[in-house]
Amino acid sequence: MTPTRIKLDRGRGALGPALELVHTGRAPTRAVLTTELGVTRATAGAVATELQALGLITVDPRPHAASGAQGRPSHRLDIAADGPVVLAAQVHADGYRVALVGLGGRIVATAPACMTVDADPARIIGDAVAAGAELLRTTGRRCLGAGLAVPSAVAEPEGTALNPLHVAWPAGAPVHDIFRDCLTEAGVGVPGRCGNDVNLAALAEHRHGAGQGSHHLLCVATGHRGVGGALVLDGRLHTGSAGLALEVGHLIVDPAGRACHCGARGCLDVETDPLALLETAGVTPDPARSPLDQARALLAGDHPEAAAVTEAVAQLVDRLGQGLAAMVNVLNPDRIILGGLHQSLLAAAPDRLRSVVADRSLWGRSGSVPILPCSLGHNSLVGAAELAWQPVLDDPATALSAP
Amino acid sequence: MTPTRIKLDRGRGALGPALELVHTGRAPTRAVLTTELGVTRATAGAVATELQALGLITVDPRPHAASGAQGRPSHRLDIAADGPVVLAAQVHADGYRVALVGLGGRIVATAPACMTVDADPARIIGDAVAAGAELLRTTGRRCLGAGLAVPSAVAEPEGTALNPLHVAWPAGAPVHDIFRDCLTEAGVGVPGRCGNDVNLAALAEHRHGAGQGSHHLLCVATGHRGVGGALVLDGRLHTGSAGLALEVGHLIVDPAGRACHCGARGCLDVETDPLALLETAGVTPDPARSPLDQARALLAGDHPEAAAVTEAVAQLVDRLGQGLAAMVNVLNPDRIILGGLHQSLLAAAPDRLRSVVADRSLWGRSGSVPILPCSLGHNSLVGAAELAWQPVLDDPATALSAP
DNA sequence: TCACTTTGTGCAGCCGTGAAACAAATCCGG
DNA sequence: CCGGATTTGTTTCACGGCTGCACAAAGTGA
Repeated sequence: MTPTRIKLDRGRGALGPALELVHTGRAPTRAVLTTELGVTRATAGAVATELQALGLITVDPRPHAASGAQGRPSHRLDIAADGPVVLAAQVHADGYRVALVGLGGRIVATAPACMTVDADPARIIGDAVAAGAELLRTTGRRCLGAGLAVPSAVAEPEGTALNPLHVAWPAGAPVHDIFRDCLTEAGVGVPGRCGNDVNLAALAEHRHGAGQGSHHLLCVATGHRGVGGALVLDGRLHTGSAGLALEVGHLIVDPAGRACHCGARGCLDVETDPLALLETAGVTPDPARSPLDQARALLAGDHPEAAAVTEAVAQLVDRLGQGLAAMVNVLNPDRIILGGLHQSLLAAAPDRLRSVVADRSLWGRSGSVPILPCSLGHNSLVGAAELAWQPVLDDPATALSAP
Repeated sequence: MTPTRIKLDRGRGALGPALELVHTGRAPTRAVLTTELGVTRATAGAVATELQALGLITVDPRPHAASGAQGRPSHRLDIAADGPVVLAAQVHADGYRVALVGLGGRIVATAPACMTVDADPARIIGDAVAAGAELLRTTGRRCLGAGLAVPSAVAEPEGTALNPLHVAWPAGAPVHDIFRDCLTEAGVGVPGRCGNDVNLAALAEHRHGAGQGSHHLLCVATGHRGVGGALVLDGRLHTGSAGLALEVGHLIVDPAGRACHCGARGCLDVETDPLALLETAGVTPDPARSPLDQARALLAGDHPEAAAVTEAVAQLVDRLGQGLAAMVNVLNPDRIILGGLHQSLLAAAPDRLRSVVADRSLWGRSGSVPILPCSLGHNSLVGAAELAWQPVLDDPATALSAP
């Protein structure tokens, strides 16, 4: 009995970083893989061969376009079109959304978005997972993991959803356990992980969107109600010691502002959300429509009193700028990405917002941080997929051999 | 010509982590080194031998006290008493302070603290370095690096001191270059690095003081004027993308508060510094004495109107708690350490401070973060030494062979 | 067509670690 | 006092992951 094990020893340690480079689109060829990883061509070649053997990427021997450079053209590395996927789900106030997502953040298949409001987290998560399992059956793709985005802070390491303002859930819902149980029940035998939607959106934007290349990315977004923040440090989500970091909704941005349920006055949360825009512009909210939609309609010019809207926008932008400046002073990010209504406010008055942030932050230099809008559709969903991909990116060989 | 190189190959990769464990006092014996590093006894033994060969540690073959446990007693690992040192300097409003610091944060030699105020950063840093060079001459110790703590944010990567409020320097002083030039001039042929004093104090507390074991350590301190903050993430100082993070002095903690030079009202900076305490207690500051000393005298009971002092303390504690709560919501630390006047305020009204932070932070859980006083003397100085030790901790072999 | 440049691959070898066997030092129970 | 039991330190061997080098391959440009 010979102890002959197959010797695929070349480039196992660099496998994870290499896959991450391909995943984030920073390694189109073996040549750049060599320089980006800081290894020799031999190792990079072995890594590419290994990733190919695992079915994660394909190598296209045709020249990588006409690069115009001298020398032998490099082969293109592509994400395998029929490679494995992960199950990504997002739960929000109006229902849920499910998709299968491949490497590179590519949405491979989507179930029709479901619109319901359910006070029972187990039921809505169960429905979402069932829809995802159905997608897996019809497409026949191999599934390596599952991720869930919820509109609430998720406490680590217990995985309970704290203060889910935007859904009718009880506080402290054990979403992580529920998600895992639903996966088991639906016959999807993969581990599941949960995260806050804004956190996951930031992660997605960092890897595939407007945050690419940033080392200290701050992301702030308003959804239907409430403000969420996220910080991506050197490619990793910073969730604090217990998953509760970047709860920026209660920074005080207007000493004389509205009363907030937290007890203070003028919190970012109540000063820069859709309802605040409607109120300030003198519009009575229509309870039948989502405040975010109504606010966006206002910004799109759908209002007789344009002057009132302009003034309201100016006020919200000032408040938002004040809050962003506080975060800039504390976190010193190199880029800020805004989502939800904040993204619309940025579009409506970009110069004003940037100058407020610059004036209010301590050092001119850190105040000149670029402020950009989100660039991905469904970024929370893609972020949930990132959560599921993470174990594979950390150690592709074992993640693919395990099940 | 035989290519016989000496084969001291065992345990080179784990050398840095091992030294860090010894440095922070977490590896008293080879046995715990084995478990802490997660390597085999063979590797741990080789690492210890290598560190000994480098002259950084000594092995005491006598039993490590009477541990009471069964089995063969482990040998003690000690930091070499005559090992190399680094030059640490601290510049503050009243002058400078210099010391030679060994591994483990042990101050090996100190020059008498110098009390001068000089508007020229080159002169005072030059004096400090010269005093340090003299210490090196008299003690004859080998010097591996130099660190400087300044009372101002230090922009990375240029190394300029921004807004040095507490010394009479011009803004934008290139402290890093000045420090390097002074070292060269004084004949100390080692690289020098600069950092903010509160940042470095936090680093020192994390490695040798009240912050040991923390993964998300927040440190806030008031010196003579102004508030500084620092964050130590997983043992590494988080200075943001440009070295300007944790500039927490201008968080708004009292909407109706004092006007601040930054343009806003009620900034943490002006609401919780020594002058604020004196003013609130109705004491006219004596320009001949430092405000911090006067404030501390007040807290020590040196005042006829005790009730006024108690009330002033309560007010400052409330403001401080508000500011800390904002930081807790943004950063979610697992421990908070207070220095300077804030440390004294904590001592004067610990329960009140803790309850304000808990009430004001969003989730009760993150609000229950422990708040502790600094536990090291001269923590900025020791922190400056940590800065100088860092290259050695990262790669002991090359750091010691280079010069 | 012949340099020249850049990319991919095969081969030897080294460096750092783990596994296992062995030796050493102490406690414990007789 | 002596022989396990237990834990620690050392020695030896093997092996995985990488580098360095030589060479082949595939383009560009005079």
